[in-house]
Amino acid sequence: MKSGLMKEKVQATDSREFEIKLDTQLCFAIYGAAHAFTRTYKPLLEPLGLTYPQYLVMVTLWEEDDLPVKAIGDRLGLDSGTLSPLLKRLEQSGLVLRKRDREDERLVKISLTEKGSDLRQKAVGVTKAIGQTIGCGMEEAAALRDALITLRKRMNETD
Amino acid sequence: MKSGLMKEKVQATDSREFEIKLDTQLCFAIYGAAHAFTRTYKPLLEPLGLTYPQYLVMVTLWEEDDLPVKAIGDRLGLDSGTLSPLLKRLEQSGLVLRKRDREDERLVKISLTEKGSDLRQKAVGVTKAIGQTIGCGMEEAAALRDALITLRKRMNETD
DNA sequence: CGTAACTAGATTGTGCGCAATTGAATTGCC
DNA sequence: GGCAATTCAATTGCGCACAATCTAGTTACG
Repeated sequence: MKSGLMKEKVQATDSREFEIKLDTQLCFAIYGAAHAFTRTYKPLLEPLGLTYPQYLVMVTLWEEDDLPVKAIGDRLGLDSGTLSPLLKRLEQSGLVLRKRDREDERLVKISLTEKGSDLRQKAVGVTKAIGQTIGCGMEEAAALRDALITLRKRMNETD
Repeated sequence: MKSGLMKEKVQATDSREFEIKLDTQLCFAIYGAAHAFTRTYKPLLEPLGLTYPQYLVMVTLWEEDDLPVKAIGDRLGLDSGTLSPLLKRLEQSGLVLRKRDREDERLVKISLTEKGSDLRQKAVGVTKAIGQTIGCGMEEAAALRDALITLRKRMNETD
């Protein structure tokens, strides 16, 4: 089963040589796919004035508005060092508001402006275009999504 | 088949609502998995003095030495704006040499130093550790790799 | 109370990632 | 040979991504 796929010049390594190559290939594949996604989204998001990570933040806020920075970070796996400047740029663009919470002054609540909410309609078109681009069946996409989520969980557990 | 999974508050959108959510989830998943990979590799690569992208470049050179910048960029999907400073850091670390090709003075050939070649042995341990971390069967990993490669190709064709 | 431990967010510094520009070298075409 | 188009690399500018550090606000405990 794993025979017939060995490289020509395997020298002095054990039978795990193939597995090692596979791991590397998997990490190449994920790395490449992530950037390909970013590149594919980029021209589509440009008309909206959003970068890809900014788009992810907006999607999060469209799902649930008025979230503290921390909550956004937890959902996207980003820390304040990334989000603070990003959110300031979104505020600059007039898409969100940043307000300290009266209840707990440590929190900065991020809420959508009307402009930010309205952008959602335009974004639907973008996502449809992506659907065309990845152009695979739902089952395939769902399976891939689940595999990636599982992989990520496994890696996060291990730290 | 796609019924029973619709969100509660679907308003005035067509039946593609679910697919749109799926696309977004897939892009979240890839985005997250890529960063999880980077985070997982980071502590393992630290003893080698490499970042994750630097590691990818080294893997490429271990596969084939003495490559021009362009060739490395093609394999990893990176351009000279990313690679030029990265390669200079690798040179600074004493892992690679950067030499103009005599044949074609436009090319800068990147070659491994002895230190760079030797590092491969230490890296084998790292990759084994990753194998433990992702900890899934070969078939599973291979299927995931292939799905990602297919996805990436589809996206690259569409630009 | 009052101080120690904790939490949220901002800031700083390093390193990608990519578009756009520049400059040098090579190739192609007459 | 001579000039234009092309190719390769480097540089610049902007935006993430994250570790480490800092400040301010909150909670816990004696």
